[in-house]
Formats: sequence, C-alpha cells, structure tokens
Amino acid sequence: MNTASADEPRWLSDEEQRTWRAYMHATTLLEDHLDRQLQRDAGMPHIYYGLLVQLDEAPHRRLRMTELAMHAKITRSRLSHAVARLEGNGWVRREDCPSDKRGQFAVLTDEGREELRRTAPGHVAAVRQAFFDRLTPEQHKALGEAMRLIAEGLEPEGAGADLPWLR
Amino acid sequence: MNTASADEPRWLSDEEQRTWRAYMHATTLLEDHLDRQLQRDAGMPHIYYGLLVQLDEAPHRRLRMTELAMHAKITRSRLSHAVARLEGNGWVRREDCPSDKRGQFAVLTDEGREELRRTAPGHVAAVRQAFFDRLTPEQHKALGEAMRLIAEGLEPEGAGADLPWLR
DNA sequence: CCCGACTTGTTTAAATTTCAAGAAGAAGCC
DNA sequence: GGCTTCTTCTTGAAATTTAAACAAGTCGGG
Repeated sequence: MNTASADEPRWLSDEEQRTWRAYMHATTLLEDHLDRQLQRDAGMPHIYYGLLVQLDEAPHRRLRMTELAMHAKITRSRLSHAVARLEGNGWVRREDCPSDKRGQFAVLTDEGREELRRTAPGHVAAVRQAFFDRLTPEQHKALGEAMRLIAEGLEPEGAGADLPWLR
Repeated sequence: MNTASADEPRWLSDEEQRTWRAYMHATTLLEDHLDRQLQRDAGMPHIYYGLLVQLDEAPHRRLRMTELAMHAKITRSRLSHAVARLEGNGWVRREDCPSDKRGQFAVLTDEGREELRRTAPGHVAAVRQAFFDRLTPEQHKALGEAMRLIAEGLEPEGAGADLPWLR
C-alpha cells in the first residue's frame, strides 16, 4: 500500500545510515583533532589559522573584509570579532580602503607571516597523518571528487538569491 | 640537494591540496547548511538534535551523561550545559542513577520524542538532498569506506592514553 | 575503617559565535 | 541636490563552547 505518500518521509536505508554516521563521525573527529592541534601549537582555533592562510595567499597579503569572510565561509560579524582578536595578537592589521571609504583591508603582518611559517609544517603534518596517510590514491581521488560534488550543490546558491551564506 | 631533510616539511602536492580544499569546503558548507536547517525548523543547533537522536535510540531512551558525551563526541562539560538547555525546553529530563550516586541519566521526554517525530523528516530530507542525491552508488560506497578509515585513525586513540576525546 | 587515586558530573569564567541593530558611505533615481 | 535603498563593516548582548577547578562518590589497598 503506502509506498511513499506525500507526507511519508523517505528514511535512510541501512547502507545510507552507515555512510552518514561514518561521515559525521569522521568529520567531527578530524575537526576536533585539528582544532586541538592548532590550539596547542599555534594558540588559535582552526578557523583563525585559516584566515591567516587566506591572507598569506592573497595578492598583497591583504583582502577586503567581505572577501575574506566569503573565502572563509563565515559571517562578516564573526570575522570582525576574529580579526579584532588576531589584531591583538599582532598577526593582522587593518587598513582603510582608498576607493571605498566604508571598506577595510585585513592585512597579514610580518609577525603573522612568521607565525604561519612557524606553525604550518606541524599543521600539514597533522593533516597528512590523519587524512592522506590513511587513504589509497584511488580513495583519495574518489573522495575528492565526491566532496567537490557535495560542495557544488551547496555553493552560494546559484539562482537569483543574493547572499545566502550570510544567514 | 635537500630532497627532504628532517626539518624540511613535506608539503601537500597540488592534487592533495585540491582534495583537502574540497574536503574542507564541503564539510563546512554542509555543516552550516544542516545547522541552519535545524535552527530554523527545530530551534536547535545540529549537535543538540544529535543528542536527542542518541537518546531516542538508547535502551530506555536514557543514557548516562558520560556515555552520551562519548557518543556525541563532546566533553562532559559541554554536555552539562547542553542538557541544561534541553531540559529548559522540556525535551530532556535528568534522573539519578540508583547504582552510582554520582551518576545522572539524561532521559528523552515525551515532548522530546514528539519534537523529534516532528522534525526528523525535514532533517533527513535535507541530508538526502545535500548529500546522497549528489552521489552515485559507487561514490557513496567509496566515500563511506574512506570516512570509516579516517575515523578509525582518530578513534579514542588506542595505546595507553586515557580519555583524549576529553581534551 | 581510612587514605589516596580516580570518576562523574557540575560550575565558574573566559573565549568564541550568533543575532539583531546600527553607523557611514555608495548608488541610483527623480 | 534630495531621497531612498543597498552595501560594508562594526557593535553589544545573548547563546554556546572551552578551560580549569571543584564537590561528591567510588575503589582498592593497607
């Protein structure tokens, strides 16, 4: 009879269930692991480290606040607080934007670069040890592909929408 | 000459770089997506929802605090706060443990069950839409396998260590 | 029984994130 | 110009998480 009516939810199969749990399990363990690693070795959470990396890779080691927020996939509000903290550490500096008086650049300082140079090797090692060392080249390849597909489906939401990453 | 000295970090290859970015990108987008979905439809963050699910699946819809914390992979401290909040919502209740006077059970209330019944379909749909619908059966299978491997490597940390998930 | 070591769970404070406004400038339109 | 609307970024308070310390209870010897 009821082989899926309109309001009859389509649950996950056992196989899907297993995969979903494995996914959640692995992602939370890994994020916790890296967060602790960076907190211990660099004195900052993973996301803050990511901000420094973004800046380091940007043109003049600087990015507009909004751009940085988008790259890091966080709200501008959160970024404001985070940059305030990093500024306190002396790793980032703010600069006014000449062309748009509302704008601000977040700039990686030399100290920030130094901090990155000092801590990056340890972080890469942690990623490698927990992630790449566990996978065969084929698994690595397949996983990358799958993740790209998932990310694609959640991207800044194509269509006419404006800034959905913003809430 | 220097083809990897002891303190010469082994960086990620371009391919690894791409995979790692895709992974980070996808996991943060997905977590944000599900968090927003649950916040909107159930008024609680993803992790809180997960606590209710764990309790619902447990023997008498109850779990000792420490067990629940381990299942959810969070600290006992965080759990204490979370349960306090869920108790305020009327979705969870605490009960003393008869055999160990220090112990507490977190128990899913009827209201909590009802809340779960009401919101689970939407959540499952969100997971399916963002995750499973994007993957072929083979990708699904491969990803599950890869995630299991990664999780395995980060598990409660074998050796002689005690409770590493705890800090 | 008593003591020292460990466990369970909570609590307090500090750090971080979220949420709702808000200040200031840019942009388009009449 | 004057007006409205949008954009950029910040702010302050509330909620959540983390970190450290603590109260109670259990456990295993002596």
